[in-house]
Amino acid sequence: MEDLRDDRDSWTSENCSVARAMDIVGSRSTVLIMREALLGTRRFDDFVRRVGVGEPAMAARLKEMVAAELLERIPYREPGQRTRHEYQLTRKGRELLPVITALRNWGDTWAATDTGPSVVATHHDCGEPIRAVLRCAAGHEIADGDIDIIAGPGLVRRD
Amino acid sequence: MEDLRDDRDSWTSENCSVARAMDIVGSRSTVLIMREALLGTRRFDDFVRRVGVGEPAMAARLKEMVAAELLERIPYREPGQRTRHEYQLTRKGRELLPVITALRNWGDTWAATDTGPSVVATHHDCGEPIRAVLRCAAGHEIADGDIDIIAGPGLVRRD
DNA sequence: GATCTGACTTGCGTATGCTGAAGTCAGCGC
DNA sequence: GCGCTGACTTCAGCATACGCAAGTCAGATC
Repeated sequence: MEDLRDDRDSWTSENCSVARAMDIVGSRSTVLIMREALLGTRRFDDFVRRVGVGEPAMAARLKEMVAAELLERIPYREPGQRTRHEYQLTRKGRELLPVITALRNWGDTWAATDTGPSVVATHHDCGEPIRAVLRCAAGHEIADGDIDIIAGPGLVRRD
Repeated sequence: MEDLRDDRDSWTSENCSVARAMDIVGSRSTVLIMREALLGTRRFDDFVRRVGVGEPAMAARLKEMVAAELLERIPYREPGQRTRHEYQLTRKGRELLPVITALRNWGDTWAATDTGPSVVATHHDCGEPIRAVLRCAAGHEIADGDIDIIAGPGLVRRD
């Protein structure tokens, strides 16, 4: 099985999942909104306050994210209040958790303040801290350098 | 052990590792350069061609990334050529692999084309595909919802 | 010493993102 | 039917990011 890194110019990066993912979640504010959504935030003004971006920017981002199906705009009603809308994570949005977790792990290690991390995600059952790690489908943990890059069905080769 | 999501307004998001990570690797082109660097690309014109951004943007990004210590600018010399510089990943940069992998996994699933993924990372020893997954320090795999968010030493509480 | 090439830099025009301040709008409580 | 409030929208104005085209520069080759 040929490793694609050995002849990087024989194939192109059009049809790259990383690039398409970045087109959807590539901006700082989108990621911070996802951080908050994964922490349970659902209402417009909470997002504005907790993420620290202005209302116009927030309205634009949320609209984009609903269009991208990361969030769903759902009507709700508290007793004695009128109907409002909240932004709930879709499955597509919730599955960004490994990305946000990997980013938080990296930030804790490489962009830390001297006070240490502000929050830690722990396993509910055992209390141990959670990290994003690389694992293969056979269950092996992957060390740096144990990786091959092989062609998928969507690879675009150059002649 | 209190879950911080239960009273989200009792603490702030200043000192957030996700935000600091995004300040460093938050732009689309930075991520795509990291993708290429992790695939082995090291030279300026290869980055330009493979990432698909213009030379001015690439020069600016690479300079930033060297300043951020994701890459190191190293002189090298091919026989019969003059001395040039290449951009090598630092440890700090290499450790972004879980982030890029998580992003690629997500893109493969949620932003796929009908042709399927272009490349697949596999475990060198067993050939099985690699994914970024969540795991706790005790080795348990984390399912959605098995997570607590607890205070770290750097948490900033609101009075 | 003229030429070539890889690695940039400079200049310009466009597009996107964000902020702050102010305005709108839909209901519900009164 | 008036006011209040949460959830936005509208309107400048500024800052970055990017693309394209052209220019520069250092050092090996000839």
